Amino acid sequence: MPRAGLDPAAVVAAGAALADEVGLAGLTMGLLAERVGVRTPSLYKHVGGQEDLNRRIAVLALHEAADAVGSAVQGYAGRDALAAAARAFRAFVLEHPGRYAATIGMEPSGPDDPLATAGQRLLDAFTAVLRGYEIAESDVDHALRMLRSLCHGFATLQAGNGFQWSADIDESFEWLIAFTDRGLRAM
Amino acid sequence: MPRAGLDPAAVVAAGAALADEVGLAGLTMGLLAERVGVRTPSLYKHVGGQEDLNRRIAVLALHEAADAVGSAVQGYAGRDALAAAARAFRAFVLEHPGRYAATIGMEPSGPDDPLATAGQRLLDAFTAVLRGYEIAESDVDHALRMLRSLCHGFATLQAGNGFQWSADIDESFEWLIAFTDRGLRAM
DNA sequence: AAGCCAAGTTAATCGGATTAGCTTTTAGCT
DNA sequence: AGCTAAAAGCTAATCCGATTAACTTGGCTT
Repeated sequence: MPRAGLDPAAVVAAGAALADEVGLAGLTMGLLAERVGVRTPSLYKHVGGQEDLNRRIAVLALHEAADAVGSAVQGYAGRDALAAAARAFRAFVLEHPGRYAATIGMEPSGPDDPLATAGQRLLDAFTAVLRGYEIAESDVDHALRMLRSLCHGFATLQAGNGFQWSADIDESFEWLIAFTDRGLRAM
Repeated sequence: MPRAGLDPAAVVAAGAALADEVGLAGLTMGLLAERVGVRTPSLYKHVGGQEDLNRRIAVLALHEAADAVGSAVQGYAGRDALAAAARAFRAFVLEHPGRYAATIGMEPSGPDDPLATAGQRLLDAFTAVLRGYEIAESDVDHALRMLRSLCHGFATLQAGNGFQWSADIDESFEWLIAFTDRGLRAM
């Protein structure tokens, strides 16, 4: 009986990939075990259970999203940076709906929770975008929350097929970027 | 043994209330049965199962949200209407996080699906807000999607404790309304 | 070569959803 | 008032997925 050579990272990565394929709700321990070539109970040697698995997938997703947004923004400022960040974020959510869904409603247990660290990295990436605008110190937090709400809302609505009408979705997203840019520049 | 006098509407209403209390994920058939004073299998006389129950809760939630936003907007226009609609929507989501969560990622099966009708009513309520601004016909759809994304994003992030920092959340929301109003008026 | 630990395995257990089949209430009809 | 059939309940049984217990073995250390 050959060893599968698993470790927590491999299990989490496979779980995230599977969640993207079948949806977070469809991610079962049995399906994941089959995917990594092992019997179901063996997964418990690497992760604590379904809740722990979801948490780890969320951490992975937040780090990946932060990387994607962070590197998309490199070398840009102002509107270009805003557009690059927003597009990168939306692209990430649409390509990885399952793992992104794992991040929703997940609360860090404390400041040293890896989840908090990962979430902070994503926030930092968006904060960098705002530095390209003339925003009063007291407005930065509000603007950050707006950016996050817009990106999160748009991406999750689209991922869940929440937009039912005819107009082109990409066009709406670009419109939304332009709208936000105008507003931020007018401050 | 006395009849409980249930019907589908009563079961769905109780399910929605329970979802608000324990979270959508915590809503089990057993818990709901206990709540309405009946054994678990009896619920199946009124709803088709858990998926059907979730769908019906979603329809209820969308109608209630549309009612809330629609009546909040009555008699207002422009910025006042925008503020009233946004506040009503957010209040609804925060007071009824469970039933609102049921609406996420739920796709209507066709144009005559009650879910489509209910969703359209909510959209119509937001569309009414936009009529108070001078927006080109070609921009209305985009603006509507932005409004929906903003409200949905902000409310769900807050409901899921997605905002971790210090700044006051109500203040951020008012800031966001002002920002959007300025942008819409500048079109 | 002995021995230990991590990674696997099989066999149970447990809880929640759902189905089957039976009983009883109750609305509608005569 | 009495008949009857559908609706609304119930108990018992099944199924499936998560999790735990207890055993086995591969692979490295000493």
